[in-house]
Amino acid sequence: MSEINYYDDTLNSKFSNTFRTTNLPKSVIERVPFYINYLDKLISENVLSTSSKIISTELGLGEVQVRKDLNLISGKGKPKIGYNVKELREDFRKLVNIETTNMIIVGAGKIGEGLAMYKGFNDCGFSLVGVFDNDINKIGKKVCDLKIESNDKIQQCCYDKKVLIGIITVPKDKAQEVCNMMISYGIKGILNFTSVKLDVPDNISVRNVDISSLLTMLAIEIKNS
Amino acid sequence: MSEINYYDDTLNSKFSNTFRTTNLPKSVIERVPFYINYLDKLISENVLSTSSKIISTELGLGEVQVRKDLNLISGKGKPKIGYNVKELREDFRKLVNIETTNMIIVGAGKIGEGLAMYKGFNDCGFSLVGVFDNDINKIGKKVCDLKIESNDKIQQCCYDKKVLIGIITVPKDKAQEVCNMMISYGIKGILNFTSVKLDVPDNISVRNVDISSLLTMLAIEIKNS
DNA sequence: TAGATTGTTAATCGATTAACAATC
DNA sequence: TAGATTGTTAATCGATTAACAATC
Repeated sequence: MSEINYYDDTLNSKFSNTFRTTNLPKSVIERVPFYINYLDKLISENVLSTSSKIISTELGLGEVQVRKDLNLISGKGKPKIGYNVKELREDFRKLVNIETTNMIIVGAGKIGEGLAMYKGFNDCGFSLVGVFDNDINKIGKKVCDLKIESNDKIQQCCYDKKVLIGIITVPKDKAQEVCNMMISYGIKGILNFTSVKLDVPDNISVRNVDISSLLTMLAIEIKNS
Repeated sequence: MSEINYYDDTLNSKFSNTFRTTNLPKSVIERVPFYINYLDKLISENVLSTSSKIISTELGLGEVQVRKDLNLISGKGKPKIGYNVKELREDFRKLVNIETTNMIIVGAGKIGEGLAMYKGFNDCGFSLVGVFDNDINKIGKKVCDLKIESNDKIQQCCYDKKVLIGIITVPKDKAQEVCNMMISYGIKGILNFTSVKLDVPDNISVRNVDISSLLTMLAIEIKNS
């Protein structure tokens, strides 16, 4: 019932070099980065194959859970053998990549600038193509190879570069406004560094990274342990 | 069965100015910052009382869910009336605060420095008391009122200031090592900005904020929508 | 009073885990 | 073959939602 049949059983099912995905549950999506990270480590160590068991102990997850996740995402495991590392990594790549995903940052405060200077995401298929802020003192200033531009340039940039992801690092009273702007310019995913619970349509994804909120959660856990 | 009785029914139960908490489920903990944020907004607008219904529509949560959460955390709701905003806020404060929680940052790269300069968490009862890095070019440099110190000063700082939270912003191959160090110096909660899945004992809380991972999750959701 | 709001008990839903049948 | 690994079906667990009884 809750299982979806990803094959068309009525025809010549199991064409095996097609990977399968539709609407991965949110819980699975949150484990994907750990799998990718681990597979990249194996590749850098020239390990050729792995198994659900190995991955589960290495990542501290349930063995059946890993088996189900990998089956959902790749489905190319072989009994008695396991998974080919490169093949599995490739299926994860297909899951994530559209091509390189262009991003912008709106809000060039301390956090925004710190993020802009951070290079880590280039390795993962993301490219920062614009940094925006309305503060006159910041406009024109260079962050890495990008010049900070005023917010009225956001629209142009989004259209020209087909920007899909927007990072919001403005003060919280401007967050919803910037969010609406991003959505109207075609952005589909938002990384929200403010404490505001953004109001967005169903087809827009939001991930919140509010440092104060995370610290609050840690404090609660610390206190009750 | 899954409900715990927070009162001692055998005695003169319901001493009503005691707030109740023990082992809040993780799902509830993750909603706490939203409640706090909303309550602070009400206070700034001089709103005196509120109800589960209002909060649920305002935060986009289920009404019963809010009622259960508030009952668990405060339990001072009155039928036909709702909750007194200040009283409720106070119970949330008790839930979170031990007093001011001291924190350190290890790793003064772009992100670490950006975080160190960010002032937002001071308002929420957290205080940054140290920034550390082993890079000779960074040691001695000032970030806000703090001087960046070498990692061998971490221990002293943790002991002197009773540091409870550690923020890890080092390169990923040093993450576990720094984490172990923090734990051995008495830190109980870790905010991990690397992509490494940290291995910690049961009594230590970890929250991960890996930007690349979050972007990966967004990309998957965007692609399948 | 009737309506609004509370808290609780029971039902539902979704995700994880356990048990098992199949096999490069 | 026996043992290891796969994927799946069924059971369990936990969190959310629905229904309801109580009442500043």
